[in-house]
Amino acid sequence: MSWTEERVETLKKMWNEGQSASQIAKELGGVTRNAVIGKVHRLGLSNRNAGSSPAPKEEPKAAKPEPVEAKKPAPKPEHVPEPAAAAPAPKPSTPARRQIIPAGQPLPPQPSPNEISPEALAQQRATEKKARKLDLMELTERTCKWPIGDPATEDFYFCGLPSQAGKPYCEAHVGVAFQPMSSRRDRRR
DNA sequence: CCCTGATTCGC
DNA sequence: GCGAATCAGG
Repeated sequence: MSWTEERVETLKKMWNEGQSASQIAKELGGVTRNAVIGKVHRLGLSNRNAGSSPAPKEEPKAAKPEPVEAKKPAPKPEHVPEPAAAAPAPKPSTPARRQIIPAGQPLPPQPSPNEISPEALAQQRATEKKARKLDLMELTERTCKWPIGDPATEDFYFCGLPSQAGKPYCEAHVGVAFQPMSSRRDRRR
């Protein structure tokens, strides 16, 4: 495989979308993530800098994704969402659990607009947009198993983004899944 | 262990 | 230019 215009275009697009090198590699096929990263560097877009920051100090580690910002309305009750069985056990190989959901009253795991960290909530929305929309069968031990949509309809899928070691969810969803009970978590990076 | 991007360097 | 191997983190 060679870097045709088309492939490079896809590469650029995905990279700018924030997709990881490995995901891009999978998408393109025939290349490894190393190849992708190598190309990214050669293209000079390791990180989008319009060459206008003569200050070689401090790292701009902020502002990330979408401008979408939802303002939570009323501080309703505080019913912990609990997306799924929040079992810390990384061995539940039977997610094919049929939930008894009375048709007409869905919304099983979807975290209710609670007192969830606004950031986490916003990031969750943004993440859903980027979700890989995996089928149940496509989930692996390392893909985010956060359910999106209504399980009773066809418009249902799993996040599927890469989850970190051990955790059943991706970074963004771990954030909303495991609420610290009270007080939000300090975020740094 | 899984993953991420960054860099090197022989091809 | 390419990308496997390697490095340096999370």
